[in-house]
Amino acid sequence: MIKKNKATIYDVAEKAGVSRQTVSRVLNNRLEVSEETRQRVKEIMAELNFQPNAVAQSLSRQKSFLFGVVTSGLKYLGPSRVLSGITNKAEELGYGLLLKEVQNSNSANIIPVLDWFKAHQVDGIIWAAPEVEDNRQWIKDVLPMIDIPIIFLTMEEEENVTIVTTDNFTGARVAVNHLIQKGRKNIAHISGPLDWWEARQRKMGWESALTEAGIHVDDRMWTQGNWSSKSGKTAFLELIEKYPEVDGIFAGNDQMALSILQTAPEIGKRIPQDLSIVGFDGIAESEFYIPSLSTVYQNQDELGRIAVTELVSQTEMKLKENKAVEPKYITIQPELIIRQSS
Amino acid sequence: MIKKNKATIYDVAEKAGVSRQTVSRVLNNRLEVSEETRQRVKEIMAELNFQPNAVAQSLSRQKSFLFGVVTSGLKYLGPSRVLSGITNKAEELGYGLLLKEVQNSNSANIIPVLDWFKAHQVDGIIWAAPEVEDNRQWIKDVLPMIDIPIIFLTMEEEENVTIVTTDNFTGARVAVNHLIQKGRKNIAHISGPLDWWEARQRKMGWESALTEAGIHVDDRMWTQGNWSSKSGKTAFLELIEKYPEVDGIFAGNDQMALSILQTAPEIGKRIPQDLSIVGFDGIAESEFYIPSLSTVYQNQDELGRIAVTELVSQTEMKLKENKAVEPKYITIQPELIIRQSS
DNA sequence: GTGAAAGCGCTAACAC
DNA sequence: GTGTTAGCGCTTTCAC
Repeated sequence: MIKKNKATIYDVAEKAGVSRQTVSRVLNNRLEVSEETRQRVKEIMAELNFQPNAVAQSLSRQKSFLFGVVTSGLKYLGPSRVLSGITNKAEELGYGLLLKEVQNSNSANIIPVLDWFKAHQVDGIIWAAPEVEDNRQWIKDVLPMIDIPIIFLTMEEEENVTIVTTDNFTGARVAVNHLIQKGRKNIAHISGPLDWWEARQRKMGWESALTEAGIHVDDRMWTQGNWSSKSGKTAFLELIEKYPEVDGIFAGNDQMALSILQTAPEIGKRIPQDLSIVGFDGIAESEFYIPSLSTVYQNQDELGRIAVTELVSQTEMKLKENKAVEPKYITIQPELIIRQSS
Repeated sequence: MIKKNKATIYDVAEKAGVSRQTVSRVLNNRLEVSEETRQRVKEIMAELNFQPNAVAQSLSRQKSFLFGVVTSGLKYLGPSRVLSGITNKAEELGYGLLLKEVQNSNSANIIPVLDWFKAHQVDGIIWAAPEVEDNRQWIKDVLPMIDIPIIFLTMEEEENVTIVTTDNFTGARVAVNHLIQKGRKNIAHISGPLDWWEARQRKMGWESALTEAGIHVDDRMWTQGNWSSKSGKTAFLELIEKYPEVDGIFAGNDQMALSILQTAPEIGKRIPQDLSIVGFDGIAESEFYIPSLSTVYQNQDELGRIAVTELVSQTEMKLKENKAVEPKYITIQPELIIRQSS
C-alpha cells in the first residue's frame, strides 16, 4: 500500500525488537530467520506500511534490477512494437526499465546516454535504436570501455557483440521470389533510407533474388523513400518515370507500399493485374488496404522479448560466474503473407 | 566518457588533496569554492574519468530527477506517440524516465506499480494509460495516500487531479457537423470499446451533434468495435444490416474507418457518393487510404509534452514552496481534416 | 573557502 | 538464529 510517511527498516526493527539486519533478512527471504521472528517482523511491516527503498537497495547491492533501453523513432509503429515486447518480458522477469529516446545515434549523443545509464547503475542495456550511418564505429570505440552487458537490436553481425535482428535480407528475397513466381518480369524496389542498415539489407535481398533469377539489376529499377507514405508516393512516381515497364514492386515497408496502392490507379495501373506489390513489416492495417497488401511480416514484439531474455541471462551469468557470455547473433525469420496486391 | 573502474568522489578528493565535501561542491557548482580549487578538482575529475553515481545522489538528496511513466497498449500508434512526446520533453527538461506498461488498469495491478515507482524515489508520475472501466474508483481510493505529484492523461475531469486530454467530445461533434453540412441524413457511428472513456466521449459527441440538429438517435444507428481494423469491418457489416439507409459514418478511429473504406465498395456502396466517412486520430497513413480519409487529428505528441511540462512545474513547486499546485484540467482541441472520403 | 561529522536506507561480512 | 560493524557514494549540517 502507498503511504505518505515512509517507514524504514529501522522503524520496523525497533518496533519488532530486533536488529535491522534481521529485518533485512526477512525482506530478502533468507532462511536463517526463525519462523516466529519472521512472522512478527512481517506483521510489523504490514502495520507500518513498510516499503523497502529500492534506491538504497541498489546502492548497497550494487545491483539495480533495472535495464536501460535506448529507442528511436518511437512515434513510428516498428520501434514501439519492439518496446512493447521489451516492457512485457522485462516485467515478467522482474526488471524495470529506464528509457531514453535518441534522435539519431552518432557517437556524440551516444556517450552521454551510456554514461547516464551507467550513473544509474543499470544492470544491462538494450540498444533498440536502428543502425544508422556511423553506428558501427562507436560500437568498436565505446564497447570495450563499458562493463555493462549490452544487447543490440537490428544490426549487422559484429564480433564480440550480441545482436538480435529480423533477417531482412532473406525476407526481401522471399518477397521478390514470390513476385518472380507470379510471372513478374520487371521487378522494382522502393527502398527505405539507405543510411539505415535494414533498408540496405532489404535492397540487397531484392538484388540477390533478381540476380539469382538471371535478371540484370540496374539503377533505373529502384528509388529511395524515407519509410513514410508520403515519401513512398514521390519515390513511386519517380520510379514509374524512369522504369515505365515495371510490373512488380517490392516496397521497403508497408507505409510506402500503401501510397503505391493509392497512386497506381490514378496513373492507370491496376493492382495486381498491371502491377504487383509486396510490402514489408506486416502491420495490422495492411490487411485492410485496397487491395489488401501482400507483405513480409516481422515479429517485432518477439524481437524485444528475446533481447530481454538474452540480457537477463547475460547479467545473471556475469553475476554468478563472473564470466562473460559468448556473444550471439540471433536472427528471426520473417514470414511472407500473400494477399490480393500480388 | 565510459570507464570500467569507476572513480568515486573519494578518489578525486584524495588525488586533489581536498576533502570530499569540496569535490561535492564542485560537482554541484556551488559558489563557495575558490576558482583555483575548482579548476584543480575539475582536472582531476577529467583525469580519473569520474562520473557521479546517480543512485547515491538520489539516496542522499531524496530526489531522483526521474519520472515514472505508466503506459498501456504500446503496440498501438496512439500510446507510443504520447510516449514519444513524453520522452522528448523529459529529456529537454533534464528528467529521466522509468517505464511500466500495464495490461489493464484495475486497482489490483495499479497499486504495485505505484509502489514500485515510489520505492524508486521517482519525483513524479505520468499516468498515460487510458481510462478503462473502474479507473475512477482507484484514483479516489489511492490518490490521497500518495505524496508524489501525478498527471493523468486522457481522462474525465476529476476534483483535485491534474489531467491533460484531447477534447474527444468536441472533436466528435465537429466531425459529425461536417457530415451534416455535407447533406448527410443518416449518420451512424462505429464506436471504440465503450469501457474506454475516449470511446464514450466520441459517441456522446456524435449523439450531441445529431440531437442538436434535430435528428433522433437510436440504437440501430451505431455499433461497437475494439479500435482494430478487423473489428471495424465486423462492426460495419453489422451496422449496414440494421441501418441500411446509412449515408455517413463517423468512425471511432482511423483504423476502423480504414476497413469501412475497404468493405463498402464490396457491398456496392461508393465512397463518398453513397457513404461519407470521417475517422478520428489523424494518423499519417490516413492521407493515403483510398479514398483519402477525412479525420479528426489529435496531437498526441503534444499531449505528452504538456504532461511533462506540467509535472515538472508541480514537482519544483512542491520542492521550493512546499505547497501543492492547484490541479488543472487541460484540454487540447483536435482538428478536422477534410479529405476525399467525405 | 574548506573540512569533519552525520546520515540517506539498506546489505554484506563477520561475530556470537 | 541474531546482532554488530562497516560500508555503498554522495550530500547536508555545522564548525573553523
